[in-house]
Amino acid sequence: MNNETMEKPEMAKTYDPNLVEGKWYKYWEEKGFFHTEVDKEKQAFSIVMPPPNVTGALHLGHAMDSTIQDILTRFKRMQGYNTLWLPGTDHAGIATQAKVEEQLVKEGTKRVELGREKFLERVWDWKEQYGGRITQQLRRLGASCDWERERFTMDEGCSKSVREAFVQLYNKGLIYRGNYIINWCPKCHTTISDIEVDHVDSEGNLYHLRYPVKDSEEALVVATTRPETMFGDTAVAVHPDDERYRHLIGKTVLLPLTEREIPIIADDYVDREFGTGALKITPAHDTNDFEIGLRHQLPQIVVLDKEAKMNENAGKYHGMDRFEARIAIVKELKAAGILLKIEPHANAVGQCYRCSTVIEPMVSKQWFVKMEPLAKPAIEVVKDGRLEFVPERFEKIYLGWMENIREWCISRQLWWGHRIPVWYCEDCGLEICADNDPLACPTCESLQLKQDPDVLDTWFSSGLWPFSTLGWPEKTPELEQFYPNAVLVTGRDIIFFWVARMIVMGLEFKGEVPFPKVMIHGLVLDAEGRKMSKSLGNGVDPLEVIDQYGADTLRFMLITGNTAGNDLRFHPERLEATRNFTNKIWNASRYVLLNLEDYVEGPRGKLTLADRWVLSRYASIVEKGTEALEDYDLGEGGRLLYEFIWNEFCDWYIELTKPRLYNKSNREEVLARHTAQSVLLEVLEGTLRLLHPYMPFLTEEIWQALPVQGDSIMMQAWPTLPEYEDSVAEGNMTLLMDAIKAIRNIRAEMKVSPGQKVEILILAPDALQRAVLETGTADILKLAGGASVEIFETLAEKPPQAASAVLEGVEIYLPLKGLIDLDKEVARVEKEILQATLDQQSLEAKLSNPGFTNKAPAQVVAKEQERLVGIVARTAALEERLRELKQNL
RNA sequence: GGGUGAUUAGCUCAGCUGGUAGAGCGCCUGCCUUACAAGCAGGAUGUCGGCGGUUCGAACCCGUCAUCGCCCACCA
Repeated sequence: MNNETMEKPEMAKTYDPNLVEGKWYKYWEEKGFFHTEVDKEKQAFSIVMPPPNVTGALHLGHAMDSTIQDILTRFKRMQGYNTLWLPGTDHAGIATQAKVEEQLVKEGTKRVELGREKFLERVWDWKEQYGGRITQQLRRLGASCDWERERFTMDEGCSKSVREAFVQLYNKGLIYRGNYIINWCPKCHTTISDIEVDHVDSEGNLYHLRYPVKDSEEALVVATTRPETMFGDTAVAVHPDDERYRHLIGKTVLLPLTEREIPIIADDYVDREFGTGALKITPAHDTNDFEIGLRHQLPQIVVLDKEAKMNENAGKYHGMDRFEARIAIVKELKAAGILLKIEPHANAVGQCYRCSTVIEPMVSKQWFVKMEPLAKPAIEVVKDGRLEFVPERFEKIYLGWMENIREWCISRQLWWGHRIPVWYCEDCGLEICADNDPLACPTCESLQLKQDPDVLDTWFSSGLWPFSTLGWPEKTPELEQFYPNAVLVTGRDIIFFWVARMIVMGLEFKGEVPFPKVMIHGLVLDAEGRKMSKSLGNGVDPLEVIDQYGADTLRFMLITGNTAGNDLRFHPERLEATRNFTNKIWNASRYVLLNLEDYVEGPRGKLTLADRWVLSRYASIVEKGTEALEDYDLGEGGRLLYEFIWNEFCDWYIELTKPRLYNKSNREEVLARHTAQSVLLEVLEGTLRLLHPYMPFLTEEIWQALPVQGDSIMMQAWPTLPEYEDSVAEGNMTLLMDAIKAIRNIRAEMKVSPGQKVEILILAPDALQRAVLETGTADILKLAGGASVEIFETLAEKPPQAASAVLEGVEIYLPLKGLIDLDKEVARVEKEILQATLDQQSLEAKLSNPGFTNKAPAQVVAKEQERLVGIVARTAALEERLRELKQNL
């Protein structure tokens, strides 16, 4: 799509993203711009996308995450790196299985009725049908990922990686199976890992129960929040040094309701201050009790089933839900005089992260990863700087978790996921873990092998993502070039779930960090600062935002709204402000294009002050804008461009080109016009390139209309620093702008109507300043509404009936005979004198302080002295002016 | 209980190594000036959460307290 073939309709006055975004995305994708082949000649820059759940729909969190990655990717691509942004989706075990199960229920059937195989077919069908939704949505956002390399955590390659990883860890003894206490979700019917449990503060009760000591009149009173678990009690523990109970240690109590006899044991764990100082021990249903039980070899009695209903060990409560059972048991204990007291008690109850069901700690045979040895190197790489977090503070969070790492329970009682590659021989009981499905038992040659029914935690496969997607365990060229990835970008909520595991796995299997940088961003919250959630109904659909404002606006708003790592509150008003910015760019470009119709390339004439100034400013934006992106400071980069484009390029430079562009009567003027065109084009084109990573669609649309060569702005080189830095031009331009602003200010305050032209007298004793103002006369006329501008070195007699402004070294007079309200002018000057005097006083105080002059850097002192000179002169001029005014009153 | 982030204009937020407090929205005044009224020009508005400290100098560094938020934590 070049300029010849593209129709050039009249550019509309307002930018309409809906007309352009789809067109360009399709063009980019069809042209293969997102795709990368391995190229050893080029330096690589790779990012793997945090795979969203296949079940998911794009939310603002994804939008922010993807925008950041897209900005970095587009930036590096333009810089000439061999850039890969690899997309994909996650099979999301529980979520996806639940989704399909819901569907089955609607059809009047159930998972178990279908059977494992049929059910999995259904899930795959579902995945094929709906799994592409989120990747389509990412396209709307402008994500420039390499769709040809899109992966899925359960595709063939990833599954192979998972299997390989499992076998290797198994063979090293880092994966093992055992009976431990795990978190059971009675609704999802699976275990979940410790970090998948949310602790929610809740108001419960502390029940004081009297356990009679056997063969004694005494009783031990225990305090518990969960009386229903008493059927699983296998001891009562007291602190070994507790004088109250020391004599009872070694005796037994008779457990109420069952009359089972259980020992009184001593354990340091018991807090004498808490409750009664006596703790009932239920090893099968409490994490701490489990540990204590192991220390004292206590039996474990499971009293709840998979539904969290009381089981056969709970006597007559068998079959009752745990919470109902609690009420019933409390009632019975109360009646029996065993319940002595109920105290309100706040504690944190564990809930399933997915369904918010209260978790049941339960002893169960599960698969675990032994984390401690794996965590060690993962701690080292962060400590020695081989892996850095941006912002840095997240290192502490990561390290805190890694240093207190616990075993990772990886088996899930689901069907959708990577099946655990372990078989059990039904004849000799051998456990076989293998790369390839075993056909016979290697020991007894039995053919009766049964595979472990469980699947792996979804995060196990996610942990391999930085290299499983590149072909591991095969030694592919992709793996060679794109591992380690350049950077990982993700939300702060999955540092433990995902980032930590990738670091561990990367080091274990590749011997190298998966990425040297981890960029962590915050969450997108609603306007009140709450998490967006389905239950609150406060979610905002990014696609609706895109429909209404365009993807560029959404992207820009998301990355300029806050600082790195912090959460972002979503305020629709900010979308409008950003949309206005896109429109501003659109119209500035319209202006340039309208004035470029007859443009032909050719050497420029003499640059004006404004030209030199805008080029110098542009150079500074190239430098700072590049630096901001290199530093991952995207918000800063965006803000810089906003300010440059709006406040400098549009407000000043474009205005200053108008006289030149609208005049072309003689040869000199034609050249001046050409020069302005050329500068406008260069600055606009370069700025568009700088802006492209942030606003890919808008910049492409405009760029394609410019008289430039190339297929797409996204494939253009990133601007290199031009040699336009010109501090003289910047200083001079500042003087000119200050003069214009001062005149505008007087006009506004004196209520001179905008259409009315005024005479302007300028007193500028300094030759350099005078020269600047003289060359800028036309600009002053144009931008300050002057009828005439006269510039004097000296002014014997100052205009009597005039409003004035005093700059440093320059005085400006507007003789507004008849228009001017002298009282008002006096007031105005007095106000300025007051401000100037205050400034002067504070500066004088500062400069007469020997502490300051002796200790502050000479540069700072000199600067302040210079300022003082300026202010003193200005104050004097203002006072002089005031005297004159008063004479005329 | 331990971390950690926030506290700056009416609102939402910038303010990078300490050196004259900024933007957007909103508000006030005036403008349909041939890129843009989603705009232009001008204006008002801040004991930078409190208190101490370091420093010639603090929104910024240190301490402490307060409020809000988040994360972590085996006191039943």
